[in-house]
Amino acid sequence: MALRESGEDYLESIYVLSERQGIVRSIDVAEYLGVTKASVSKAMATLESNGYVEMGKRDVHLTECGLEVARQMWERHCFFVGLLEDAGVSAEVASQEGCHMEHCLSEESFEKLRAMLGREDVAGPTTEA
Amino acid sequence: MALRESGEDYLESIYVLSERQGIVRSIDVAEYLGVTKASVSKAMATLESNGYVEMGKRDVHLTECGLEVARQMWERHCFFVGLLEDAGVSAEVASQEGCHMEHCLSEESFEKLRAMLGREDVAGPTTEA
DNA sequence: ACGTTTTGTGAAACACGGCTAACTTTTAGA
DNA sequence: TCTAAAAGTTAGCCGTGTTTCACAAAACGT
Repeated sequence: MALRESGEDYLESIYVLSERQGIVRSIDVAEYLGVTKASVSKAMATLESNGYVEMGKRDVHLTECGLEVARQMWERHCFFVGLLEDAGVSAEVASQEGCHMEHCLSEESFEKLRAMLGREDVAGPTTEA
Repeated sequence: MALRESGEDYLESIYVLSERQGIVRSIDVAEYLGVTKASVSKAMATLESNGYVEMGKRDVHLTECGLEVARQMWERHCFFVGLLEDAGVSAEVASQEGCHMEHCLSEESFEKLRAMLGREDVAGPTTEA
């Protein structure tokens, strides 16, 4: 409910980092996203109160609900980044811009677009920078 | 400079409305975008001070600079809406979601994407709802 | 020409999402 | 173990872009 673009970004980064390193701390998220730890702290409080994450003593992890959103965002991220790279956009720019495109579509529209463009599924989060 | 997503939306709507009806007033923009006239008033003040629009007694029009941005946004809008419609998304949803996608890409990336997907140019603003 | 309706503006408030700064708590090294 | 560094939190601020409400100014019908 009421999940904004920035909230989706936080969930996605927790997902990617947890695949990459297991335990995820706020500071990892802050570094990954390039925001301050204060921003992460604030965002985590909101996400927790909405049931997307749970905070341990010194780690954060996704709830089932948060994981679902995060996976979906990551899937879209890979899709758009791959699409842009195939179009000739540099990996760095594609990643930056794909980050925004991934929040624009409903689930239904995204599936239709993917079906039409017929791209193969890409590998998991550990393959990305 | 420093044109945000909302600023681009305002410029685009002025462009579309001017093609459709000639003279554009603040209230037309407000209705088109679904915001209050106070919001339009504020936004127009900013856009005018940045040289994107000029305000007459009771109308708004784009400067050359504003027109360039607006045309570019409209072009992208049509591109993404067409893409989504071809994928099977309803016209209404495609229009809503295309509205967001059009702000995600740099000029360069957009051109590359368009070249790869090889879509034909679409008609002008008067063909849209 | 007058009054009503429509349109535009200004002030104050809010939500959001970021920041810094100061503080607390935890971790970890010597 | 004790102290210093790292991590997390809290409070307060800022910029953006909305809103509502009150008001001003223009347009229009009769």
